[in-house]
Amino acid sequence: MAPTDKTSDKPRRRTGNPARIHGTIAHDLGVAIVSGQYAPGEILPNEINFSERLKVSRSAYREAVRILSAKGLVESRPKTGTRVTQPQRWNLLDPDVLAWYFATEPDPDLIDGLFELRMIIEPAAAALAAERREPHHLTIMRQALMNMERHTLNTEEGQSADRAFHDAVLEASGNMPLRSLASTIGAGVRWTTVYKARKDELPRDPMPDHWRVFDAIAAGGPEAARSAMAELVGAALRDTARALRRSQKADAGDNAR
Amino acid sequence: MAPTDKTSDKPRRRTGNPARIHGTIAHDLGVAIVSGQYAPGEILPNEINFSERLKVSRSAYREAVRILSAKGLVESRPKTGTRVTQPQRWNLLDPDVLAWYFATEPDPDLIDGLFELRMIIEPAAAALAAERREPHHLTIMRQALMNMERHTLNTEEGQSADRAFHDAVLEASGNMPLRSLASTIGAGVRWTTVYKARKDELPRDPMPDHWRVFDAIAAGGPEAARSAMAELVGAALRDTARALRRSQKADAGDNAR
DNA sequence: GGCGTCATATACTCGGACAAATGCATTGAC
DNA sequence: GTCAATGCATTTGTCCGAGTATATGACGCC
Repeated sequence: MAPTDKTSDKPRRRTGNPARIHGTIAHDLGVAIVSGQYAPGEILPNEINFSERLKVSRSAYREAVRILSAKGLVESRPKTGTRVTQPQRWNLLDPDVLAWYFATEPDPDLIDGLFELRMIIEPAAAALAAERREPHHLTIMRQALMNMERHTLNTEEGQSADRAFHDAVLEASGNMPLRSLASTIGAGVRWTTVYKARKDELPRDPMPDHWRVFDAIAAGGPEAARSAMAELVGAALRDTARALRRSQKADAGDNAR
Repeated sequence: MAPTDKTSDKPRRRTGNPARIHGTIAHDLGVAIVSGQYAPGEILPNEINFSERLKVSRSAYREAVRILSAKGLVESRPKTGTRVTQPQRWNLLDPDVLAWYFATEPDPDLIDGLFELRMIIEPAAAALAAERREPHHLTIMRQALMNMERHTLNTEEGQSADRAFHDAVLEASGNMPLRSLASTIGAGVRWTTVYKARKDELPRDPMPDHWRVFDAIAAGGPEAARSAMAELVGAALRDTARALRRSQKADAGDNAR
């Protein structure tokens, strides 16, 4: 809560853009809302006061609110003000909203939910991919797995290669709504590794599972692809659940943090 | 393309609010983009010209662009302008984006994709719901099915009861990301009935299938719920596919429209 | 030919003014 | 005393105009 002016590493678009004010305000407010600092139903201070307090113009603040409103986090009406909506109405599948959730330590329920979703989506997507994949999909998948193998999941490159592989499977499924879930699944994949990393050792070499999925998709076997992917995600789930229990136990010990 | 000033039945929020300018502009531009009137990669006219042409202030126009940008449809940068992004980056699961798709006759691929998604999601959600549903979930489902029975799918009330039932199943799954898919599934459900209605007769009484799903969830049988829901969605899929083929054949005949 | 500098077009930010809507209290009718 | 109509105050919505920051492409220099 220091009067920080350092933009720090907040939000910059993919292309290394400098952060715009409306974007940073939307980011900060978004994080504050999903982390519960503003309770659902609560009404934000009015535009004039709040924008002054945030040291930005009313226009910039309003654009930030438009962004939050577009993602379902708030709702504004004349006279009433801008109210935080109920969490059911939040656009959880929105990449930004999900990122805001993960900006602070996310709710374990959300982690569980994401894994459950992955267990539902990814095997089915792999089956579809086995039927519809084009040669270039296989090229991308193979490249991703090779990068993953070379850099390992301990590196940023390896983790992003992991996400690239899962993205490619969804892409190869040839289903538009499934492709839109890529960022959601990607967030799940990312946090799998994060949680795994909290354990001292990586409990299991992830590569064989991945190659099995790839082989099944390449061979055009939907059912083999489905079960291989189910195996892969299931293993990740078990590892993560173990790490999650452990870190919760640790938290119980030192609440100091 | 007439100089229409009649706001018609465009966008009003759930609560019967009067449409705000930034909302209508976002709606109109959003529809224009997803329907391909502005091609991906294309750059919109600059703020000053475009807002003048649309007869709105720059501020209102900018807020509209913020909304579109929040949903991934456009990306703006100084000097370059505001560019329509590639469809893969669009937030297809966003309720508004989906609604904008359906504002005009949507791409059959999208319809297919939504059904495929439903076939993946809903049986799994029904299975989870059978394990986790609380009494009040069952109350809501029963109420929805009774309304559906009373009003039939030929009425607005009946259709909304249908959506309410599917929503309740997702809600009862106790999985946050799944609940967020409610609007997506709901759009699929809605269009099922629309397409069905294009055929002269309703080909099959939907109620028995629905009650079977309900009974399985109420009895707490995950596998029974899964297969009952798969049956229900599968039947809807077959009916819709038939209607779709028929209407495509009709289109081939009269391209006049 | 490659690299740095500069001009320019564009979105971004700001401040201020007025309009419109809406919830609430006050008033009035019955 | 209850209820409806009405006026008021508060807040968001809309508009305008000016100045800033930034990215891109062109130009000139080495």
